Amino acid sequence: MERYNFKFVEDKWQKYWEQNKTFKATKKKNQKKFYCLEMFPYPSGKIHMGHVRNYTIGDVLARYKTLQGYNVLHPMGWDSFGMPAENAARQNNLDPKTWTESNIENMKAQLKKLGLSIDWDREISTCTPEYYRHQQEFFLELYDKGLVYRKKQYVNWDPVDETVLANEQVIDGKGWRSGAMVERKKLNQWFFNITQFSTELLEGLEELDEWPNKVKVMQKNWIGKSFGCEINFRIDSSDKIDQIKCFTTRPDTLFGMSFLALSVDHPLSKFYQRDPEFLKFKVQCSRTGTTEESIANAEKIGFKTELKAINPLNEEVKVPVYFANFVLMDYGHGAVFGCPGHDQRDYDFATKYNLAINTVVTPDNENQNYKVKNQAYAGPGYIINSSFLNGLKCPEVSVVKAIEHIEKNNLGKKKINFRLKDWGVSRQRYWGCPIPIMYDENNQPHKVPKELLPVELPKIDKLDPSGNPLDHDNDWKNVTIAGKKYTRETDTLDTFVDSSWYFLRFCSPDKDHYGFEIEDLKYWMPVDQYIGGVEHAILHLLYSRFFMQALSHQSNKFKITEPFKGLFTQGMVCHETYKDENNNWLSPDEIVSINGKKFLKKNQSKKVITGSSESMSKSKKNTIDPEQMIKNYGADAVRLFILSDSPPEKDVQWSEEGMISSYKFIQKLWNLNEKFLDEMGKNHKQDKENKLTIETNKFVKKITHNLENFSYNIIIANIHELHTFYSKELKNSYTKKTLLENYQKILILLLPVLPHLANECLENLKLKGNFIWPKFDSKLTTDEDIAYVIQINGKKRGLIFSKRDTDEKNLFEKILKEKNISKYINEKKIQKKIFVPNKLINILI
RNA sequence: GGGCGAAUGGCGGAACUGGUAGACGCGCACGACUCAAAAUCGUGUUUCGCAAGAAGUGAGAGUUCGAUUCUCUCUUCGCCCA
Repeated sequence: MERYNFKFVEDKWQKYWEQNKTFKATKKKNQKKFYCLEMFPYPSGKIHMGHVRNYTIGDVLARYKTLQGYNVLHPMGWDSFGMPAENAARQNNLDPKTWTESNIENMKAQLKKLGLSIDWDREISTCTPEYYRHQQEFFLELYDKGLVYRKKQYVNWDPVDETVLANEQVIDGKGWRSGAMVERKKLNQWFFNITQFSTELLEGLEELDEWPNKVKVMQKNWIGKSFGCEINFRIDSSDKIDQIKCFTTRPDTLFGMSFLALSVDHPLSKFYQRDPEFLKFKVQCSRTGTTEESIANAEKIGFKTELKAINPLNEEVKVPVYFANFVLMDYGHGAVFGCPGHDQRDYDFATKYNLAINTVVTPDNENQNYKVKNQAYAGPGYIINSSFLNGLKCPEVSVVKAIEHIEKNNLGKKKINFRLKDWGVSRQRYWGCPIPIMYDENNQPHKVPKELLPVELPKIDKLDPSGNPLDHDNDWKNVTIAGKKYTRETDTLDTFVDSSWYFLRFCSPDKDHYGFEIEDLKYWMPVDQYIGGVEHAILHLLYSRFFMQALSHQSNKFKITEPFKGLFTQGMVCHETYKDENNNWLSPDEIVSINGKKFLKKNQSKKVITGSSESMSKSKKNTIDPEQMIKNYGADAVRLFILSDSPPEKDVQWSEEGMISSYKFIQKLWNLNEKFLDEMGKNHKQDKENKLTIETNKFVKKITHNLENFSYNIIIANIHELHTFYSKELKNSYTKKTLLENYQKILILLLPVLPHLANECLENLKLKGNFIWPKFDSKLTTDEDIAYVIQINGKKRGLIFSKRDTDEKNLFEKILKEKNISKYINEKKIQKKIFVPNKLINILI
């Protein structure tokens, strides 16, 4: 047998695809389209196994849909702004642009070696002025629509990276990248008004029936719609303020109130700005982060005012008013009432300041004397000690009743609140899209005129060790327009903005008058299948959905509100971890395996400790370089293996053994190809049977079904079965016609997963070009001979082979003839027979 | 603490609407080829048992002629939110 030369074959087909522009997508009005998109990569320098998995899954789908006759759009680009470029540039003393561009070149070459069916003519890169100028146009458009605004706000400030962090970038109160303790700092920031679409973003989820439920639940929780009410608390004889407005989801616990807490930024704080104690307290508060988590964990502290708030349901009760660190201005109205009995934060606060802890909910209606002890009780139950609310089921009934009462007596009103906050998009960074705003002498913002777009990033030879280079570049910063002097905005946009509309750009990558051509979008959008990691389940997907809302807002042309029709989230690629005796991580290629035990390669007397399998990461050194794998085993083998071991939505374990076995299997398929060619050369006169055609039909059915369900791991199993079957079956001489007909179908089934090998084999059959996915004949996929399962009392006792549609009577007669089965029946009386046609018979005795 | 999901051989994992549990792969064992090894090919591989057979899908219950699949309780693990 000839060895399969994967290097030659893969190189040949990759060149062929490139030269023939096989995957170039053009609008075809009369053909149904399919937009297949994988999350575009950050150009870090090299592709990793996660990319291999992501893009292989997408490629299988794109190729399958093409074979099915769809006009497929399958583009690729680069999410090329962001911090790593800046960090690398600082370390290596070069500019981020050079670093990024060389990374892109390198990664593109690597992706091409995977044999992906990508239309590279549509390649885009977010860090190019050709891309971000349109983003600047969108920014100004949103500004005109009132969806962009500037406000001073506390932000999570990372003192090491000198940048603002999003809440999710703060982990345990520390910066996700630098690990430094995050501080609260007030800065002027640009915001996208994402909360304006809270309802749309929430309700839109219901339409997305091709999204994983998990992701929809996460987004739903993130948006966090809650019902409650605003309550106006009168303040007892004060000249500062006569009432304070609070938002609460638990008005039914109002009788348990023992204090009122305000954010330090509450308007009332202006009366205390000269109080040194208050200022000291404010500084203390700034040490608490802004995430819900850090607030929950931080020690609750307060500043007591002389004010007394009156309980609107019981005017006898007057409670102290505090400023407290666990109340934030951007939730509700920056004021909450404290009910320590039934809220843990309030409980902690009350304990510290010796405030009353009243019980107004009992978990058990029988226990009317229930008292909260040691911790707050936030669970369900029945209301007690609360006048007209007593006995009501809590919270379902009691909240509704409480709101009703409050509205009726003009004490407040029903309100819906969202957890979702506006999207802060300012970043104090160089390597991002400049915000097209400039300030006049009075620090008033002005739009940069459209004809002066793009606002390009200045060339910077050397980055300062810290801070924002744009802020230091006076030549760039100061502009004069029509004789008037302005200073540019020096913040750049969050890179999540770049990725919130790139899928639109892919539809019209060359249009320079605007970010897209509406006619192109009408044809290609929405993305039919979006594929990527579940780590983007919330932010990237929510921001993209918001961006569509924003673009369609007040527009009579742009109508897309949901960008991704189908979503698939793939699992991670894992690998065993290794450590030496000094607890240092070891990489897989430092290790040698002898008799199942692992040793250090360079010193084989030293044992290696094998740890659990974890997602590949540089820090644990358990990464495998895809380029090396492709070089050693070929792209088809790598594609085969990355799909084979686990369902795509779950984590997969990389193993060298598995990889080698896939590599060997490619050779086996090549051997099968030779066998087919041999058999065809023999020119047999007549088919002895039609088993070949029957089985081919079954494989077409199975593989089609598994492709439709993303069961790609099972497809690999099917291909193995297919190989086993045909290698044996070819011994029964078939005519050239039958062989050719069937083999061609089989090879087309292999095309999505193994494009190089399958194309090469097809070419050997003198076939090239436009293949069509085979259809199966359902007459041939139903078996004529059926193995009937025979059960006695529900237990399997044997099989009986009989023709399809054998009736119960005939089958039972057969059973009695089979000693192995009839011995169980003997002379016992048969109580009942259950007969499932073409499946089984269950005899109860 | 809340929400969502998962649990099947030594391992990764199959099993369409309840109907032959363990497809396929890895690993392992044996055999063939070889002076030998690698490679390749073949056979076997849930557990207990020589066998007939019995048990068996995290644990316990329930529905059913029949449950990996449906319902309830519990345990453990994972993810998200706190």
